[in-house]
Amino acid sequence: MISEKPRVRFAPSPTGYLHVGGLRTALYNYLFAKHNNGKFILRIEDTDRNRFVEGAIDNLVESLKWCGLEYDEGPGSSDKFGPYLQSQRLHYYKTFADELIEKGKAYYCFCTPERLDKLREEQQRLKLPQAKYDKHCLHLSKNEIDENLHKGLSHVIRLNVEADKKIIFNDIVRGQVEFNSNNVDDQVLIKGDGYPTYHLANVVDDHLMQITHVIRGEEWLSSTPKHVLLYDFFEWEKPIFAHLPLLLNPDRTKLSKRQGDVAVEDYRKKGFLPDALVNFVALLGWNAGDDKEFYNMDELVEKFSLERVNKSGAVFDLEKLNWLNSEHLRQKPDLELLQFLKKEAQKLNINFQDFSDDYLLKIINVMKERVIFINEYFTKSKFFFEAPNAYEQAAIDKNWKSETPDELNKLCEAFAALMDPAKEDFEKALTITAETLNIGKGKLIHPLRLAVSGLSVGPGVFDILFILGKNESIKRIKTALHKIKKDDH
RNA sequence: GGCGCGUUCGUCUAGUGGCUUAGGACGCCGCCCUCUCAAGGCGGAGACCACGGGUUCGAAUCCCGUACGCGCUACCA
Repeated sequence: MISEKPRVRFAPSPTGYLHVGGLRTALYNYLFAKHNNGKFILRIEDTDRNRFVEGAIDNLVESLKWCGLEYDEGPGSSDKFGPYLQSQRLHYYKTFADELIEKGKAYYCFCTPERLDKLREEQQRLKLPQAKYDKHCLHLSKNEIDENLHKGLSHVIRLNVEADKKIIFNDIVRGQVEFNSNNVDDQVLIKGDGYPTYHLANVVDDHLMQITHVIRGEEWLSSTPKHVLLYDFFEWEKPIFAHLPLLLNPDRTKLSKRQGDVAVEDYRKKGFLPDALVNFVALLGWNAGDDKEFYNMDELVEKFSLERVNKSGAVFDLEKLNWLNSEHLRQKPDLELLQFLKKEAQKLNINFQDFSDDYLLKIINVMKERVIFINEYFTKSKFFFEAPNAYEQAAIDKNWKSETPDELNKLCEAFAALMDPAKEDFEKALTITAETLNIGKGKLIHPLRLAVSGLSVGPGVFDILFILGKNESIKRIKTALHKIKKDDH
């Protein structure tokens, strides 16, 4: 029987980066494991030597870690179930393939790629419903096989699939799925180079590593009959299967590089929080059955269940990711944002020495509700870090009247008289000035905003004034008075 | 072509036979708040539940068929 504590694995091939679809698969495995007090295992399926990518594993592990998915067993962990790289487990696959040959459930095949190509062509020409290997080498005599082996002929080992058998298995997401063995090819189990194919390796390792639940992408559903056959031939207990729906491009094709970013590191570079990415990806194919959409990892672990995974593919929609990012950003304590801000400044090569934590914290306080990404603290409120050197033309046209300079000068006088002003003091001074001049406050506020920030949008002006301080504010107003007069016309 | 899987607002989804004139979220539009922009509050447009047949007193929900989409069809995973 399946033990109470599940053991699940995320088994990517190391292609060089973590695909967001892979992240979703990894996440569901992780959530399922943690929800049930089980183990989350990372196994590297590196049995294709042609696809070897230097540093791919480190990159994969790094991306998983960034997302908060730490594995219990995997590369680098010394556990009795290791090693966790399939390229280091070759002896297992060979041993078990031999066992299958002895049982008559697999056989040597010496067919050349040329013959296989020709066979396939022929089958296509005849419009045969299913292109399959013709079991040519199954009928080799023991002597012929030994002779070929002695001669060192290149060979593979194939699965011996019996005709006219129903292959039925249960899938948590899809229910009962049924195949006819006539549609299952005599799959290569061990390749010419001695490496196993995915099909053999994944079954052997899942068994050896005592994997209880195979949670993987829907693209594997069609080859699951081969795996079921292998479990049966070995007389091993089958794991429980759960095939996840695919992640799609906006045009509903399988999510691909061509139509946008697919690597987790791309989203990291763009400034997304791991919390937001994880939250977003979790909701692509799963929900708890209620209206909740904002989750942190702990809540996901608590609520997740495979039974509530959807069947149909989900489009990866950036709009919602953006929204979640702003929500998660807003959720962060100010002190944490301060650290993010400093890190971002380093990345953008902005000199931060002149700005105290206290100053930055004030900026965070007023900008928090206005940013989706950390870097927007700089792109949207650059004026906190340097005086504006240009002023929005549309705002000049709209709010900078001929009487404005005189009015702003009066305002400067009022500001200059203030002693260590708080936000409210600036506001009071402005109100009084407006009353004295007998004009509406807006006549002062809009040009003022433009003068101190160069922009027509942003936090409240009095917040800006307070953060900038009296002297800097007055200096900027004077500069604007000078520049806008000159630049005008 | 064969086999398999899927199909509820533009997108993510709720819905497991009567509670549904199909609910929420993102996005979009409008109003309120307001010094601007956000945030927030309120409201709106937006889904003949792919289509066609059944079953049932009653179906988005069960069954069958069709269409469309996607996946697999390698000595790739």
